[in-house]
Amino acid sequence: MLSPRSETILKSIVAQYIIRAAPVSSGSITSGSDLNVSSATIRNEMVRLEREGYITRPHHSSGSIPLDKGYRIYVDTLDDIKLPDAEQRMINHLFHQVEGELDGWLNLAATLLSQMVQNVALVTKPKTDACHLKHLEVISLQDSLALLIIVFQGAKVRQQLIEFEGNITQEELKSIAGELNDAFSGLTKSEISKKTEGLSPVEKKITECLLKEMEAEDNRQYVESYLDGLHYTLNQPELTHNYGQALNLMELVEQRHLVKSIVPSKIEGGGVQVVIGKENETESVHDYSVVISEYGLPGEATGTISVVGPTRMQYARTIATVNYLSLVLNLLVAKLYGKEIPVEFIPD
Amino acid sequence: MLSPRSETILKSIVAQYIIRAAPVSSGSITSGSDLNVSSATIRNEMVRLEREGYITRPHHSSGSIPLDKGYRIYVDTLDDIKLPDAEQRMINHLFHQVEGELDGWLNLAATLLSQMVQNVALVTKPKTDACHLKHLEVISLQDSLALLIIVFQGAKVRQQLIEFEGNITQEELKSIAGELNDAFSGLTKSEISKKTEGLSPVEKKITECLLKEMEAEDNRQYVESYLDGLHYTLNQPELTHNYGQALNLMELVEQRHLVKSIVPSKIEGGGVQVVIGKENETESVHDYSVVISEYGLPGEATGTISVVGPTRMQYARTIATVNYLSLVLNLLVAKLYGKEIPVEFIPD
DNA sequence: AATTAGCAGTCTAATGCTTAGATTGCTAAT
DNA sequence: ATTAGCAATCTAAGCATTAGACTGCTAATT
Repeated sequence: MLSPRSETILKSIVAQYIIRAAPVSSGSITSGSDLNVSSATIRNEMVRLEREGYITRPHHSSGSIPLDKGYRIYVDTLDDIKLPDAEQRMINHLFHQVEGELDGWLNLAATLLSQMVQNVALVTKPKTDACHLKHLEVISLQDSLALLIIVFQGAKVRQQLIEFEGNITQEELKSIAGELNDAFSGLTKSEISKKTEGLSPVEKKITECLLKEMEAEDNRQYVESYLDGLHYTLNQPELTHNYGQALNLMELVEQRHLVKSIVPSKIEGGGVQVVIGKENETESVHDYSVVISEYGLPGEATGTISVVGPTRMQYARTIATVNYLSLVLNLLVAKLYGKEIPVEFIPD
Repeated sequence: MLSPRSETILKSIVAQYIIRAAPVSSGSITSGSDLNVSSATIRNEMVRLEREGYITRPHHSSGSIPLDKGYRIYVDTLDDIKLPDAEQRMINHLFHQVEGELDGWLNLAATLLSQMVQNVALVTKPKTDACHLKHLEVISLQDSLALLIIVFQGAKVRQQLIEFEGNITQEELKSIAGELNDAFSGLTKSEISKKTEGLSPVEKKITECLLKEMEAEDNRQYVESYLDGLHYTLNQPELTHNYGQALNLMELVEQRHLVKSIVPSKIEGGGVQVVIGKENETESVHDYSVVISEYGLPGEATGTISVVGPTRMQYARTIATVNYLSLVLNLLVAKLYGKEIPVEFIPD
């Protein structure tokens, strides 16, 4: 356990290091905090903080930099700050401008978040456990080639080409689609697959294609995501020398592994979580911290919105921004699913 | 004009520099080419090559590195190489595995290209001058909220939320959509906007939304594109010291300006083009070369497939790969538009 | 017992010097 | 026109030196 004074010193070290990106000396703590003690006293405390793994030193006689354990204390004792009203208004305004379309909203959320916190932002599309069919449509392209359009609950749209054995007219396709809609609308993949008896060959072909897409949709673990701000990884002072870090991150992104790597296996609903450095499950992000929140309709359709940045990041501001944007997305998702939102999910 | 021997020397310099990423000395040219001359002769020639702007030297007594003008000669006199059969087969195989969906194909093309040439790959979606409506559908989500789905010629699908004044049933929407389809199918934006007289308020609302989307689609200059391999920019030896270059590129990407920056304003149909360094119209890519080809149905729907890499890139291999993949995409696009393909666009 | 002043000790980062190695430029010979 | 040979040039690495920034420690102070 840390004494109150130790904690104040530690927090001061972290706060200063976050700003200056350089080792913090005992002297700059005396002047930079409201403790009325000399630098020598600070030094004595620093020895203990170092021994207990909260901070470290690049070399013998240099200032200290925080370790993950130090950041953890800092983050846990951070006062919740609210996003400034002006920024809230700006965000609301921008979301109003993007007309109704989930893709557009999530894209905007990622871009905005990334710009506001000057780090990589990642937003995953809301996902249901098992998707429900809302509507399907088959549109003839050529003689035997048609486009299958599938709409899932939550206004998600998929498309797929189908090649039939022989020629089929748009009329035939229309009536078939009508029947399939009547039969399958509102059902999940497993429910539909129980009702495939007695279908004509063409219906069968379409249904197969539909089931395949639904299967793909159900298995699509977070792969659909919106990313922005990758270039900020190259602008951080710590990377000037050691940019294997940035490379790691970049490769994760391109192999589409980023989401898997940063979303904690157990994400607690209702609130922003911070995962610091080596607390991350994946090794390649051990140099980064993740600020993440779930959004959407709990139990029905949830996505995540998160920021990935160096452990030395502006936690307070980042947490406030992620939090506010997750509340905004709550509203939008609820609209798509036609649900009311619990009051605590509404931005004030 | 260069003498044949000068040209041989220049080409040897470029070839060696591409491989070793280090200044090429006169000695390594004597041993690395089939010229039977001494290094002193090479040196005499190098003086001229330098004076005429084909090569330069990092400092007084060091080997030479090619300038854009030197790369240009090298590329122009390159023998066309064919992509090895094994790789062609691999590509064909992979494209067969991705079921009919344009997004999937273009994504695959970008990923594959980027991996094969170890550089950034960019594929833009085929685009028509003015899009033609193929089909529209309106699906009720809640009382007064509906999803408009628009299908354009070429199997492009768009979606948009519509909020009506009062409640509307799915039945009503269906019949309205039917009428609008009959009226508008096959038409362009400007043709539709001439036929908006006498529509009911709901039809009007839907049509407005449709026109807005078509306008957006027509104006969408290349913005929809598929990108992969960004991390390769960080792996190039020349960037270890000077990575402002990589940063430039990364920022272009994130501001969605990359396409605009690398696609030459005048792209010649039928063949791979190479744009070297400062030949690029945009300053931020003056350190890069672009290998680009158009694909699709000329005059109807064309996209581009390209590679962006350091001027020091493996041109021969890159050209062959871009070429082959553009031929593959020709086939796929033709299928979507229901057209026959001119023979010269078919991969052998 | 906790704090502090003061100073020696430690480490970095910058600077300058030296040297080995690579490569050219030049000259004179072929 | 080509080439051998060598001096001149430049880099990169290693080493020493120095200024500056902090700490660690000790002894004095509260």
